[in-house]
Amino acid sequence: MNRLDPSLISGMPPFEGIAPDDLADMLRSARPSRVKEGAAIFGQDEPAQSFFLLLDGRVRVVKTTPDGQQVVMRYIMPGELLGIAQALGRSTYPATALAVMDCLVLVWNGQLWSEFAARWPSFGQNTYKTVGLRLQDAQTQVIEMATEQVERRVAHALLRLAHQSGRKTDNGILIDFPISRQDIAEMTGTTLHTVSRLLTAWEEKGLVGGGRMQVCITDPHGLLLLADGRTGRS
Amino acid sequence: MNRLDPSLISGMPPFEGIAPDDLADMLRSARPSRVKEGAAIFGQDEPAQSFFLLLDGRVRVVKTTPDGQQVVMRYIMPGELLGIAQALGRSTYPATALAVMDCLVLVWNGQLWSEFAARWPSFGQNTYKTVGLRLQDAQTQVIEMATEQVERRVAHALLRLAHQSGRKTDNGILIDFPISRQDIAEMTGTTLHTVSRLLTAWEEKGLVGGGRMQVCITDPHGLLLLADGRTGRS
DNA sequence: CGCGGCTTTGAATGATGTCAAAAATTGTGG
DNA sequence: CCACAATTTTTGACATCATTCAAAGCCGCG
Repeated sequence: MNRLDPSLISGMPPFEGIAPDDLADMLRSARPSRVKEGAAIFGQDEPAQSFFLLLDGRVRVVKTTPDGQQVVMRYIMPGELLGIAQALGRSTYPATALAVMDCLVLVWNGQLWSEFAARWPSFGQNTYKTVGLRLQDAQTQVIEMATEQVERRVAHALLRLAHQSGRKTDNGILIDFPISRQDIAEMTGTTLHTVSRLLTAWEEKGLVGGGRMQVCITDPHGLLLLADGRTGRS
Repeated sequence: MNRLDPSLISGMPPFEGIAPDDLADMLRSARPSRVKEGAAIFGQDEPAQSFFLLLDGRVRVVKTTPDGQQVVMRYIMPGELLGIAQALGRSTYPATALAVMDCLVLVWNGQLWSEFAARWPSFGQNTYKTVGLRLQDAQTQVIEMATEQVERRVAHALLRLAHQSGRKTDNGILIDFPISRQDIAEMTGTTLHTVSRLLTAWEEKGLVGGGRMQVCITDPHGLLLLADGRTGRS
């Protein structure tokens, strides 16, 4: 059997405060898995048989409405757990998880979750803390959708992405995974047309740059002013 | 000292699966408190010193944006915990809780939370389950805001309220606490004007009734059709 | 080189917000 | 019991942001 080294996951938030030997224990029941770009890690409403840790790549979590519209709930970065439906007492996945680029994940059998949480309390606590953070995120998103108009929502979304997954370049902060205008639209509850218009307008103002499936924020500060609405008035 | 009886809280979801003697223990550290209509139970960004159980009345949980706009996050019914910031590792309350009518609450010192959770595992599990439910709620709300237009959002909001707190009357299901068009607007990210127009239109169609600070759903099924968008097309 | 996904752009439409004012309801104090 | 004040609700006219519809351009890949 192919042993996985504790250093793989030590230092990742969910495993904070757990001894290397214990990490090795946890890894013994894990199975590594490669996921091709565009493939699904799990699908909405499927029975939640496993939970996952993203080791490398980027994952987009999407919900689809009964009438087929899609909403991007969040992007997952390496070091984050996903598919933790069991932790919240759910028996099915609430959303679909898609590999935005080739990914490497660890897979555990879902039944292990309660075992892990009982045996290593910090693991449970860490998870619940991130659940708390996700609740906060969702609430901020509700507030943005309720009070901000499209331009500011898109600006906020880009800044959040840059913060999560930005790579500094000569031209500014590059969002370092492929993302389309359609994706941004589905994050912000608008259409790809509106996003496209906004981005070209911002490009003329020198706020952003980009190209096909790519966005780069050239003036983060300027974009932040836009996002927070201190533009134009008084 | 004034003893509180375990029957006060037995049967309430957060205390499911806990023995009466233990309930009595928990109650010994609780302090009952009356809150007048319109008064705040706790305020956004205040240090989270206590957590609460609503015994009677209705509470509106509101977030205020930096520029003063308000968003109603949820209504709390008797039997629900509120102010559980500590459970999620927060040190301040994320929102303001307002008594919609005269309320009776139990108050515990916030530090007791971790003690309770350690001593009575079901209490912790119950709480996390409701946190999971609230995360789901928030996500559904995001999806609604992203994909539905105002009319359907308002319809959904009313149906949800009716489900949580509806009382059957001759004319239909009455939402049995005072609620203004403004409140409904803040739940759905629109303006009181639009809500007013919608309600009068619906009243003409015989879907709802009501009056000042009051809404009654006379045709729940019809409203559900509206909410789910099966109206007019094909 | 041609095809398929992505992106841009224009014009027209429509849903909602904004502004403004009047009407209805409830509570209060005399 | 009435009149007033305060709040809530209704309604109209108008402005506008964003979607929709339509079409063309662009880019990368096979």
